[in-house]
Amino acid sequence: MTTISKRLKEARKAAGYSQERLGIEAGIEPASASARMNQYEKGVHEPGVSTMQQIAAVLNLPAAYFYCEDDETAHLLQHFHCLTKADRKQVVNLAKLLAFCG
Amino acid sequence: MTTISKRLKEARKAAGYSQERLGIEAGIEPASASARMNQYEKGVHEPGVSTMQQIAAVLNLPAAYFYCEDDETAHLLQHFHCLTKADRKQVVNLAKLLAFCG
DNA sequence: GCACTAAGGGTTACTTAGTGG
DNA sequence: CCACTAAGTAACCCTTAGTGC
Repeated sequence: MTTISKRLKEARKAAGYSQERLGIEAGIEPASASARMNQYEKGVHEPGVSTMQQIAAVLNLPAAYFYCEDDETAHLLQHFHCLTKADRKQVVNLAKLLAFCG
Repeated sequence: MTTISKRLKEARKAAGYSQERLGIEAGIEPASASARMNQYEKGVHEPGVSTMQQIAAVLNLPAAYFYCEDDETAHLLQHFHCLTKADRKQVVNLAKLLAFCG
């Protein structure tokens, strides 16, 4: 439904978590973790940024990943997140080199 | 204060908008555009994702840019947003090549 | 154990009205 | 015109309680 729903579902399943379990690992009150995570994943409610950051940390992804509307940008962030400092610079430099509007 | 505050202030000033003007261009009710945009930029309130997307569109940035915690990732998205399809693939491929955890 | 939902209370954002540079 | 704020209302999220697979 929403961008967040889509990314959350993909990333959660890839990591092998249930909705409830992911919520608990992210520090959500166990009693409401299942409901909240389901609401996020179904697009009923939108998590605040700090909640999104906690979820992202558990899944080893940058929080910005969940706000990427197109898949290509999402994948870029996913990979970029794992790189060493030196490798990151290489990627940024290439993007800078190719860019013409910033 | 917050990540959103920081990115918003930077991007708005770079584009030469006032807080109110940016809000109006983004489709916020003119009567409350000044207060809302100021609250976002001072970290008093956090905009919803759809508002953030509208602001991002005016500033020619991806919405995910405003959720990047580190500057390097933010800059990457800023440049990446302007690239052609072919150039984007080059950048993604480099990131994939260097990645070892995804 | 898993995904999912309705409903109400509590928290937050949005609006209004206004200050001062 | 600009940045910014307090206070009240409106809107939303979070919690509870529960269903069904």
